[in-house]
Amino acid sequence: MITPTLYHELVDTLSKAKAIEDIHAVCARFTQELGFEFFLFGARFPTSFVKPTTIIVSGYPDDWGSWYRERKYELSDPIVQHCVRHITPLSWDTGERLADADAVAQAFMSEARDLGLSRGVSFPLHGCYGEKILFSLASGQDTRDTQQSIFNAVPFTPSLLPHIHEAIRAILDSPDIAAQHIQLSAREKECLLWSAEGKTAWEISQILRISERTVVFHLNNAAEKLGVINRQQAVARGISLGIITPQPA
Amino acid sequence: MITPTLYHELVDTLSKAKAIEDIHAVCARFTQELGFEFFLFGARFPTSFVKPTTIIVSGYPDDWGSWYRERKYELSDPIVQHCVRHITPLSWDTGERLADADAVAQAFMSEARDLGLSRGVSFPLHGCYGEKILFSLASGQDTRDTQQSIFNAVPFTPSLLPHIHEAIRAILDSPDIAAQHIQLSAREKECLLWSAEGKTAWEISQILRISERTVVFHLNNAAEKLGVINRQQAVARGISLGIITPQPA
DNA sequence: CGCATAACTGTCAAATCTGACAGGGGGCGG
DNA sequence: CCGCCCCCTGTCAGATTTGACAGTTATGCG
Repeated sequence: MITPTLYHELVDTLSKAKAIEDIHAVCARFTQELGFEFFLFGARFPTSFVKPTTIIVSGYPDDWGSWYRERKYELSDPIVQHCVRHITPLSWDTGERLADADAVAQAFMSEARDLGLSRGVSFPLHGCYGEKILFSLASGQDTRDTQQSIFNAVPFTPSLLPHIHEAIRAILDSPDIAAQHIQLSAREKECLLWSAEGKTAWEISQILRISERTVVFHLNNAAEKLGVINRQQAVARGISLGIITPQPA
Repeated sequence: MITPTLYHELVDTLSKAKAIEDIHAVCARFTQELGFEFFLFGARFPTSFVKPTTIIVSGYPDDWGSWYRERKYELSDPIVQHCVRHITPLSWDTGERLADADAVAQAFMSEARDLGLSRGVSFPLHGCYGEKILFSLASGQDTRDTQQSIFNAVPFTPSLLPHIHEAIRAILDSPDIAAQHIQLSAREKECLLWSAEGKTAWEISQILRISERTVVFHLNNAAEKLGVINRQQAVARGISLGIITPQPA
């Protein structure tokens, strides 16, 4: 079982982790304490909308990774679909029919069963800057014990996820760490913000009481700093990186 | 103390909540079980970057709300600042100097102390569509008991937040519930996605092997459905609403 | 089959953005 | 004082977007 003391111990270990292996070890320990056999941690950074960066720390069966990649299941995996769109955990059973699952998703589940995954629970987490994080705990057996494990794991697991994610970010010089080095000036942010609101350069110039030319200038500088080539992309990147955040009213 | 059983009971109550008062009651119960005096739940929906929607469920001292609004502390509150930018909990003490806090933040903390908030812990949560959620637990006394309460609350609280948020969304016909009714066609999404990548209409036409005119057509339709007036805003709205999500590679 | 809808295509003019030219004023640290 | 950065401004040409005109083709549904 997990106690608050053990929890804080794990968090502490995570904060000192120097390599992915250390994180793997903490996850494995946590998984075992809760009575599961397998775990899987996945994070996706929106470096680009078309080509995001994905990081996996796997405690799933060995065959799993190659099977998953081979079949391109990242496109149809119903668990990933849920975790990208929701904030609540999903408890699953590869033997049962999933609600609103299509044929591919159904095939996915039954193949997962063949690989040794029977029952589990998956937790989504969303980073401030659009990072999508997924942590799954699973077992091969579908016994009353497994159900009890899920019951016990649900109230505990979400609190560990942010720390795993932070630990990984600290180790890999991850995309949005690099992004945080991007510093836009106050004016640049302001112009970008209003641009995201659909204002034209001329309108922004009226709002900020500067010339239209200056607005264009700031937006160009912002785009250059963000490494993008036009306003749409600047807005997209700005939002993804958390540079544009909803302002307190 | 909180047990898995009580936790699931609270989640169940939340899922059936019909009014904000029901949610308030669950939060109050949770707060009390953990040995705190006060709680505060806040959520901000990025309906617009300039004018987001904010929802507060307060179990803080009565004076707190008017004091906070009067002083416009939503702009400088260091706890909010932390929760908007991080995913890990923040344990705070209004008597101690906060790390990297400016003068306004410092004043804020000492005034909070005068209102009866001494020590507490705040949990951030980020929704899939850029919602920013904050849940604080606090006490007026700064005793060893309070520290123990924080110690015990940290591993449990994050798992409750998504359910509070979902319950609130279910009650208020909240902004992004409405947003989910916005259905873009596959082509519209595709065009919007590439537009967010900085591609021009002509470039997208080459990628999708359709005419430039058609790309313009789809982007116009998307803009209309999203209720926006140009491409920048369409991209911004699309990302905020989760319509544009990083695609699996 | 008629009807609705999505996807698709075309042209034209006006508005807007982008990129490259060129420059002034103020603050801050070496 | 000089260099650096931020903020500000101007003009001009060419690329791109926006808005309004007018249509075809394919698909699913009653």
